[in-house]
Amino acid sequence: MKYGKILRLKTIIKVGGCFLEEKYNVHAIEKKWQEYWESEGLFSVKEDAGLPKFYCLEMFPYPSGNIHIGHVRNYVIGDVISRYKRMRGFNVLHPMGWDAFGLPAENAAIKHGVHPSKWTFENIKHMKSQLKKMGLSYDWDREVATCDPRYYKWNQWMFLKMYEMGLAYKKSSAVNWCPSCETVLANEQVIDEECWRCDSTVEQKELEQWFYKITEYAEELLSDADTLDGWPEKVVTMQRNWIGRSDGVEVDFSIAGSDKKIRIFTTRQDTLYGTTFMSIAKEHPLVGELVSDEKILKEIKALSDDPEEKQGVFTGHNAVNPLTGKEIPIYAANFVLMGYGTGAVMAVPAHDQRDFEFAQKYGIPVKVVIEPENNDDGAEASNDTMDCAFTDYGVLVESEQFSGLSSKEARVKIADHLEKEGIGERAVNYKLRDWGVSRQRYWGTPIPVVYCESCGIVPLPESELPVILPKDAVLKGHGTSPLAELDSFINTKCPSCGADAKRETDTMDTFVDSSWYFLRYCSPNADNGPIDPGAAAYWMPVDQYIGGIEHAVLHLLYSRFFTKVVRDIGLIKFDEPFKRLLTQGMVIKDGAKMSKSKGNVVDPDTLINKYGTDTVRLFSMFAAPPQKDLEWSDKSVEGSYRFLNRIWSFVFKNQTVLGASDIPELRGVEGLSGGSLKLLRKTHQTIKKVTSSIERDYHFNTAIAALMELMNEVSVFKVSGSEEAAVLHFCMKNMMLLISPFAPHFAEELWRELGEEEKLFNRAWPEWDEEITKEDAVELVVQINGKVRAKIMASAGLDDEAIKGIAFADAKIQEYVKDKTLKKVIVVKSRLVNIVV
RNA sequence: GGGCGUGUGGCGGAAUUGGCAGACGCGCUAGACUUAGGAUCUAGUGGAGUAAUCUGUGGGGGUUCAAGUCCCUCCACGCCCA
Repeated sequence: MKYGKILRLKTIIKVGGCFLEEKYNVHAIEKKWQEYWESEGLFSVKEDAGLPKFYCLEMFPYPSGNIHIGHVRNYVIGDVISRYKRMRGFNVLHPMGWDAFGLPAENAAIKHGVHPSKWTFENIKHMKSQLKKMGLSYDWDREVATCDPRYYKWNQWMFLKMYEMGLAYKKSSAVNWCPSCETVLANEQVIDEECWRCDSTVEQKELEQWFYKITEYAEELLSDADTLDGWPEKVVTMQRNWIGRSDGVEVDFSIAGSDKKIRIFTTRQDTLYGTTFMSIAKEHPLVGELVSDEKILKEIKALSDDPEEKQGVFTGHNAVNPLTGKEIPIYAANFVLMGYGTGAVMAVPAHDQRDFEFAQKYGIPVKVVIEPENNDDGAEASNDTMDCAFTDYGVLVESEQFSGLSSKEARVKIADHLEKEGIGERAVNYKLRDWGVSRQRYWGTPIPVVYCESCGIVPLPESELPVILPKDAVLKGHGTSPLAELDSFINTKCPSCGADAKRETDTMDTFVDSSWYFLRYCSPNADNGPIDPGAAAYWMPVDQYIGGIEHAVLHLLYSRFFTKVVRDIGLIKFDEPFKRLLTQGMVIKDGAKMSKSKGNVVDPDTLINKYGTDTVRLFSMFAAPPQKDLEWSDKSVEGSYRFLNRIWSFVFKNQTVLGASDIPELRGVEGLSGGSLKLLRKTHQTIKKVTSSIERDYHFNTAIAALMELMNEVSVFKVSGSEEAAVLHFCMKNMMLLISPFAPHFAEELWRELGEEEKLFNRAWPEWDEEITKEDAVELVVQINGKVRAKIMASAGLDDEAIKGIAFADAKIQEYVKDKTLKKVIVVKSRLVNIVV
């Protein structure tokens, strides 16, 4: 598509005080309306108790430097929804900001010697200009950047509150450590156990870390997941699985020849009688207490970290099964995690695959205590015949008084028994771990505590916030955290006793920043606290949140957690931040995810320069419904461009008719000619179709298809008098209103050409007249034995008998039914007759 | 291995509750206008067949007057969790 080749005399005709050019001059139009919207401040909103509110939010971007096509799709979806909701009379909050802390800025600093702050703010500036070129209706007055001290001050403030509440604590834990970069990596920066930056194998290292106690909210996060009915079921399921509640029992096993006990957690208490050994984590405190043999200790220490390869060492001690009194060996095993449950498990090789493999390897007996429910042949599985564990529920055998019970019943009865005998108790465990928020990095929120020799860990008083991230840190990409080498930052006074003290040099995980930014948008300049409760009460919760599914657990779970914490601090009263969630699909090119290495990247700037943003917006919404992956096609983009051009040239050609000042008012349908009635009907049908497509889960693709259908009808419409002019004018005005969320500049421009003085922006969404949408003739499908044999035009609203009469009167149908016995006739009202012979 | 999801023309995708499969767009074919066409307009376009007609929504089976849609089963691909 090269329009440089189009050599035509540019025609300009003066109509009603406006100049309409023959050519759809995209860039001039888009620039003009963007400047107009901005100068009028049309996207700035205030709380207004008299209006229903709608908070539409897209996940804010990391300012990497350039908007990519995935962003485009995300933001256009949000913008279409926002513009639509405005037209529906809502007071729409539609903000944008920057997830501005993070490692890439530090990498840029190391590589190019530019300060992370400079790099970040330059990227923001550029990306903001890209977003503005897209005509997105953001209230830029509410823009936030998380690396701004006015923002991250409140990260620190919340840290202090959470510390007070016992929700922030410090403990030693294993972290991902890249030996080459000499730095800690976040879980998400470890890809297949390798460092994302240098591909070195990541090691585990024990470090003191700050944690947020998300597990305190595990049960609420789980039970409130049931209330998220505006979320995709898939995401809710992923969160439930991530939280991973399991109900079971904790049981004490005593240790033979000792008064010590081992407490285990199991969800399969129905298999207790099949326990033939015990596995404990190698870090379990009992390892040190029980084992004195240096050789065994050494072997235990040498156990592989890779849980795929089952390894274990016999501790030399036996435990006693509390139900049978039998002794079983205790192993230290590499696949038992200290962090989950009690760090010790009863091992039932017959009914757990890991235990089975372990037992095979070390020659431990297998005892079957559960059999499949329909085990008719009575074949008894045993160590010899089993080649894998039977892990399903079944019927208990060899389990004393519990034999014969189903697993389900036995889980209850055995739990009761354990509690009655005082051997154990019911317990709940979660897979969810506390959130490690410490990062040994520079470009993040400083953690507001100091370490004092006499007072220990001292949280800073609120008055000392924010702890500003010093500008002069040296970034070299290895060694300790940059802040840890900066004496001017580290050395301070203890706020409690005034003595010399040292600052915490870790910064916060950037997921902390994004866990509450949606609250900040409600009152971006609040300086008494992170949010203004009144503003939050008005705007929150977010009515529609839009983003990628890759955040299904991390960001979306953290945000739910933070919302509950902020509620418990007392600033807000609701429990959940996001009422509805839309997870948009990926943008695909040539069947694969876009990536630089594949060379299939589509650059939004290039596209916008070529076709304008309205075409790009329209295509992104037309190519697929938002929830599904979108296959990018340069050819199809041209199709969208062509569509806009068709409308444009139609309006141009008919401007004397459409822009005339004496167009009569359209009054009812009475006396309209056939063609006029047809177009009027199609217009009402289109309003209905576009509206219901948007309302039905944002199916923008079918909404746009309906507009194309309408345009197809318009292009064959002939104007011969004032009646047609009135209908056409009505039709085109509605076309502009309906297309305006998708192609706002285009719609606004042509709106003026239809003789409208006032801007289209914020105009009421059109309504349809149900009566006019109804066709007066319908195509009746006649089937014989389910096969279509005739199609007959019939008037609408006939009763079943009349329809049958029409069907049987058809010559072709008579041909089919003669000499046959009629078995049945089914009539679907005004649509179809099926004759069974 | 477990869980969830998706399979419809050459391609992207339509098809409220089971009721004409393929809307709309891309591409393709032919024609018109043209010095030209990678612009625009018109017509056609699931497959087979001159046609009547037959056939067709990943494969197989089932329920039903009627199945892309419901049930069973198998296959392929995708995502998440091990």
